[in-house]
Amino acid sequence: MIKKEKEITIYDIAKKLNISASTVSRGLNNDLTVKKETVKKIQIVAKQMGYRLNSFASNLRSKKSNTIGVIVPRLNSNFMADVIAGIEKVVNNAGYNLIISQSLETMKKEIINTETMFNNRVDGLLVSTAYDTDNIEHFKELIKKGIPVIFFDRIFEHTDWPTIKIDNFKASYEATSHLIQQGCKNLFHISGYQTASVYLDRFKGFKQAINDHNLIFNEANVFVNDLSEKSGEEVAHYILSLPNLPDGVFSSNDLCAVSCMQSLKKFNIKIPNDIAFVGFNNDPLTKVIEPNLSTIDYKASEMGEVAAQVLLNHLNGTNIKPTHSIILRSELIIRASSLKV
Amino acid sequence: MIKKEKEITIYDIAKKLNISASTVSRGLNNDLTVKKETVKKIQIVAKQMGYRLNSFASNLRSKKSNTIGVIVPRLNSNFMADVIAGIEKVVNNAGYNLIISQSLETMKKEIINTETMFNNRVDGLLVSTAYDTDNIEHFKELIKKGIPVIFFDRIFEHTDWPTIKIDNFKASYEATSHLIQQGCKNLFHISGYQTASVYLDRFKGFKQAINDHNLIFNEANVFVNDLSEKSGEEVAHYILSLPNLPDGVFSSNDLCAVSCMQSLKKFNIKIPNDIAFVGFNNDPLTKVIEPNLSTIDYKASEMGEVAAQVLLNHLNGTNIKPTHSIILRSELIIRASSLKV
DNA sequence: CTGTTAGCGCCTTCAC
DNA sequence: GTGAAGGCGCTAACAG
Repeated sequence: MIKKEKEITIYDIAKKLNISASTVSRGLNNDLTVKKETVKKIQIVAKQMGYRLNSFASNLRSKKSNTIGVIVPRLNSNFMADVIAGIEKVVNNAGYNLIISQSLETMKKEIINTETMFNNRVDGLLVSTAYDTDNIEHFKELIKKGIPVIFFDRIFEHTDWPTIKIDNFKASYEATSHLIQQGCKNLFHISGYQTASVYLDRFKGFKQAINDHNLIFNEANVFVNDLSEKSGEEVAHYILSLPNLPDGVFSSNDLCAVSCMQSLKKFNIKIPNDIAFVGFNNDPLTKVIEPNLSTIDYKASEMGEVAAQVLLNHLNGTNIKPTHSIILRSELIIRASSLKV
Repeated sequence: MIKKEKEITIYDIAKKLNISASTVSRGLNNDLTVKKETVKKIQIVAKQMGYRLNSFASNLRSKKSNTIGVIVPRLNSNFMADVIAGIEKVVNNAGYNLIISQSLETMKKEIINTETMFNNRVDGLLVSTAYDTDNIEHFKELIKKGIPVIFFDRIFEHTDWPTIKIDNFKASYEATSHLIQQGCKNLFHISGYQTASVYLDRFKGFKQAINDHNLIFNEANVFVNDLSEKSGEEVAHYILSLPNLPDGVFSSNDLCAVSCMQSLKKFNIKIPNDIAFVGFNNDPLTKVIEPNLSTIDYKASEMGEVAAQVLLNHLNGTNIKPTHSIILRSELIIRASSLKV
């Protein structure tokens, strides 16, 4: 089916120049022990013969793949696409390749993907875990072999490698406090599955803010779901079914918040005066929904870049392994949806 | 820096079982010529010894990389993220890996990425071209070697391999005709750079519909830009500066349309009655903007899946090479933004 | 059904 | 400064 043309090897170049293959190999790698003149000759002939490195042979010898693996829950979210874009930028610049896969929010697929990455001998792994990932046994093999596994955003704290995250507790605490300052007294929280520490931390921040402001925390005012658009509608119906309508909602992501707002608006709930809203992620949707949605902003692209850079630093050995997490900046952006009039 | 543990090879397994390495190799690949019992034994021992395939050695021998390359303009758009998700699904199922990179809309980076893919010996390439890609010389090397290069969405017609696309002319023609049926007489078009055939075709469809309905096409009523959010604002200002305010806008993507609508609303333009809008892509934004934006829907994920499947079929030789394009279905979705009251 | 042999293309000693 | 030799781990003939 596939036609092959003969590939040029270092032997072909060697023959043409009447030198040995070893010298060609050295020349192509800019080895200093080779005469400059020879290096030049080699590289010119290589180019003109259409030589290209066979990375399989090279990797086989050197036992390095020059490849970074990435595993994320889903590729098709605004946030993740930005993260990947950031990773790609850094990694590509450093001459590495990227293998990307998605767990589709299941630990099962995450495990399979990890094995594939492992078998493909990735030099390092960047991971944001699935909803139901409740342990990291599947990464142990890599870690045992000294392959860096760096978690970002949806992290799992472990002592082997640093993690890249934001302070979810603090961000959530601030968002909730802001709602309280606006006069909200009966707060509601839309949470993601709390096996993921990001959502657990956001929940904790929410609860703590309520306690610190001498309000009453009510179990019934927390709705845990997958934070999808569809779930936003369900939350809306649940909210409307409550005996006491909440006056403020803090959602763990924007998508679900926006969908919920839209549903509530259909039932003639006024936002922000009946119910104020704050979301999370600063999704482009937040600036289109009316009223515009207050949210927590943090730079997805920056997170990707930092995670990739940390990984590369380790691979190059230019970094002493820090045991601590790297915490990126996040910021509450206040828009109309949370400003009571 | 990185600690290495000894890797188990097929020789280790062979020694343990007192058989030859070739048999082990065959057994691990489920070769039918090996006794079932032996296969089982091999696989059990392999697992228990912690064996993993060295894909470099395997690839070196078999001259196959088991890797598919993907080059897209940007990763961080809703559309592209969905496409990639579709590709990943199909390709992963077939046991291939994915190398993904983005051209950031420049042909220059696209060329570099292509070379990287080439050097990494991808088995095939899936490409959506950058804005300014005006030839495909950089893919010729791959094509010469028989490596399939399959374009999707932002395609470049060539006879070597099929392309995956939608009928942009027709979709655009329908969208424009719909606006005309709503009573629009002075139509405006927001176009992407027309080096990309998708945008050229959409422009042509727009123009043709106008002519066919005996309206007058006006050069000044076409605004070519990068279809970004920011450009949407510029378009709005341009529109407001026109001597005759258009009464209908067809935009080549949703993002730009939405941004433009938001700007116009600030200047008290009523949508759809002053100006009706139709976008392109069925971005989630369309259902959040008020009024909801009419748009052309086509399944990004499906496009990714189809492109990947076509590629895989070729790699497996299960397909005779079609010389024609594969045209996926698209559909006009009518929402409030284009329904004059 | 299984073993032997050879070599994929590169890089790294070790020699000179 | 350069060459010769060997081996990374696997698989594809070929032979039995």
